[in-house]
Amino acid sequence: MTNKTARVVVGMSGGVDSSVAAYLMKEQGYDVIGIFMKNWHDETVTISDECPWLEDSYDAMIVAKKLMIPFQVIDFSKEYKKRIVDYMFSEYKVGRTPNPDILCNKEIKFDLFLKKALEFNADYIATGHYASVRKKGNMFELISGLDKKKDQSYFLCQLNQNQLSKIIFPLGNLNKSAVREIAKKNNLVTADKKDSQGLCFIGKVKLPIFLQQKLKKKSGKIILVPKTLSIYSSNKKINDLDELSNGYVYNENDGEVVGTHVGAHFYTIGQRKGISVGGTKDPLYVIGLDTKKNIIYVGEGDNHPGLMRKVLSVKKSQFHKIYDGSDITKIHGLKARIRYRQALQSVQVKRKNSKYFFMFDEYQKSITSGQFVAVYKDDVLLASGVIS
RNA sequence: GGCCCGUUCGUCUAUCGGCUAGGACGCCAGGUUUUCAUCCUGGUAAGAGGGGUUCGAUUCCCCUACGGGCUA
Repeated sequence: MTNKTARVVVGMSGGVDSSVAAYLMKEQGYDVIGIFMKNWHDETVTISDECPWLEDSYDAMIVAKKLMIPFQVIDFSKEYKKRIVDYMFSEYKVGRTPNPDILCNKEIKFDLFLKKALEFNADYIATGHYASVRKKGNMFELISGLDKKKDQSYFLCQLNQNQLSKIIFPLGNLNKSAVREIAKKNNLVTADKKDSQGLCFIGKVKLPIFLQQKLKKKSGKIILVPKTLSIYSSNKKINDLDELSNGYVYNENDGEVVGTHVGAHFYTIGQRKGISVGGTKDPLYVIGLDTKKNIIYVGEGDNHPGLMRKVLSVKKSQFHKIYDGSDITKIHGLKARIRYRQALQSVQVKRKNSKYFFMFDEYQKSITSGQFVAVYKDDVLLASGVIS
């Protein structure tokens, strides 16, 4: 397809997806280099006894060898700590729930890694993400993966034009099963490897335990808020976008103390596990956090009004357009998701003062500040932002 | 002081003498998931203590201990 052989650096994680991505690049005639990114190896913070990255890097190397492509391990852990881990702790500390993997794509995989690739005289970089880049005029669109069960465009929602112009996603039009088959057919050692999950660098350690390395435990009240609380039924705010998007603010008198927790900053909105209060008819879910007073507010049942909202806001400074197309507030038929793999939800976007407001048709469960909202028009991811 | 009611898994509770004691919530473990969560499946665990009656008692009777109520 190209006159002279273009060079592609493939980010190989040691999983099936990136192995097949490398294979496909090679098949398509690119000059391929494989690189394994080492993002974390600080044993003082990872309690894990094993080093999963080592095994993964071996697998990546074996695949590279099989494909007869040059391979290298590059250590980004110093920058990773600075740009991702520190951000995580600071967000949790103030009661927000960060999404480190979106940041990792923006800051590490498609920034540092991309720059590194360019040093190798690469024309492109490729990864095993289930998404596509489509050129439209002189713009690049980010398209969701064909395999809707695996679509990872959400994690790429903070990428920009510059980055997209250099990216190839070889798996964008493949189903997971096809990817596994390609791996098997070509005897890649990773063919039957279990999909990775959980935050990449923590390994098997549970997040609360990881957070306890830096955030202290301190016990506080758990307050159960009844469904009948008056602020849920007051309708004077129905036209005030600011109020609607802020959610409910609770105080200690809004319910009764039903237990104690070990630190409000370890919890997130919508969380059920770890509250340790039993005896209720329905499960309790976290509906509010107050890290200043160290209180968590919970509600009974997954239809509790404190869990449901139709409006959220994103600060203008935290709103990211993937490309400067038409005004997003004028586009009809937009959809959005507020978590990975959530079914797309119909939404309207409005801009007012210095905020973007997302008004959903349906109630959204557990809107959580610090998480990202991603807006789509059909298959195209148009923009994203941090939920306030 | 007299009379009445209650005491079951960690919690809230079900069970008109046949019980391998049921459910919900919690907790634990798996599964789904490149965030945090959610979700799904499974597991854990109990009739206050003692004595009767009975082929058999959580269920019936008595006593003790601890709660709640009416009344000197």
